[in-house]
Amino acid sequence: MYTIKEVAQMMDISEHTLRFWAKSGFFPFVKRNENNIRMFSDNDLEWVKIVKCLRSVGTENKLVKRYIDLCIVGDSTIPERYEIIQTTKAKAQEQMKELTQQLSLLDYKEKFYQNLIKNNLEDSWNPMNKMQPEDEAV
Amino acid sequence: MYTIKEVAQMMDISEHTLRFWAKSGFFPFVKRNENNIRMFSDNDLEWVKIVKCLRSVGTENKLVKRYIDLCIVGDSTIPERYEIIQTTKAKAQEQMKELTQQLSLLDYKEKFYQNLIKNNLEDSWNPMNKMQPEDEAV
DNA sequence: GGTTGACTGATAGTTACTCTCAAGATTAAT
DNA sequence: ATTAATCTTGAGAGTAACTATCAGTCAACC
Repeated sequence: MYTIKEVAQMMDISEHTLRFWAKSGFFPFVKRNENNIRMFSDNDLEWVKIVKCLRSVGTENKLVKRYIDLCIVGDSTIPERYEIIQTTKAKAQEQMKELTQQLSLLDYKEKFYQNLIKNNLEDSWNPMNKMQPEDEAV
Repeated sequence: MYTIKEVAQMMDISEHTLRFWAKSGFFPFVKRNENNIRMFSDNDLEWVKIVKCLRSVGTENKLVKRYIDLCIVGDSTIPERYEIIQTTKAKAQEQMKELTQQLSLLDYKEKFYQNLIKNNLEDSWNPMNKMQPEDEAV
């Protein structure tokens, strides 16, 4: 059993956020000890993990809550839960594509600056005026 | 030359966000026409692109502004700009790793639900109690 | 027995949008 | 020529999701 602090360290999520999530109803299953302290079981960590997963892909908190609530209801909600997972996965794949593109732009920029520094070249940018994307583009 | 609406469509960013970015000083170079309407040149789009890139990786607005300002100053700021790009790239790579992991979890979940639906299996989850991660884990 | 440290809930503050709206200009239709 | 529809603008309010601050509780150690 883990305290909120331990969970925060293990899952790399701030205590604040975990409490915020708890207050948002994301962990209705986490028990408290005799001092009203939240004690997370190993199994609870799996729930934290899925919440983190959904959130990290940008699923809004309202939908995360919906998913949790559906799990509690039971079998009859499997189709809706499946749909949520599918939608989330599609979104994640979209993000992957976007991220790949942005990475290649960053890579280009990195090399551009490396060249500029290595060769002690001029930064061919005339403020507000005739900057050329292929020369500098920022 | 493009209006803010056209830029919004081309770059897949809302007009609202573009105005917000403009107000934040991200586009100090964009000219206005005689009616005070912003007119983006093709070159300006390159700037929008790099702002979008930085933001999509989670670079905070303050740093984006810093980067833009450095570009305006000129050559002497190349090392700091290079550093910003490097840091951003490293962050993007980190995100890529994270996203890959989350995708594999989502993939697992997807298959899990597919099985559940295909075989009309029971959802072996006893609310608040003995849920097993490997059986359901949400 | 007093201080330390972890926990609690309540509440205020922050970031980055996101939306609403009134005012001014342009085009299209009456 | 006037009206209506459409677009743009800035100002400002609203929202989501944290993030930080604070006062208060409680067990544990010196």
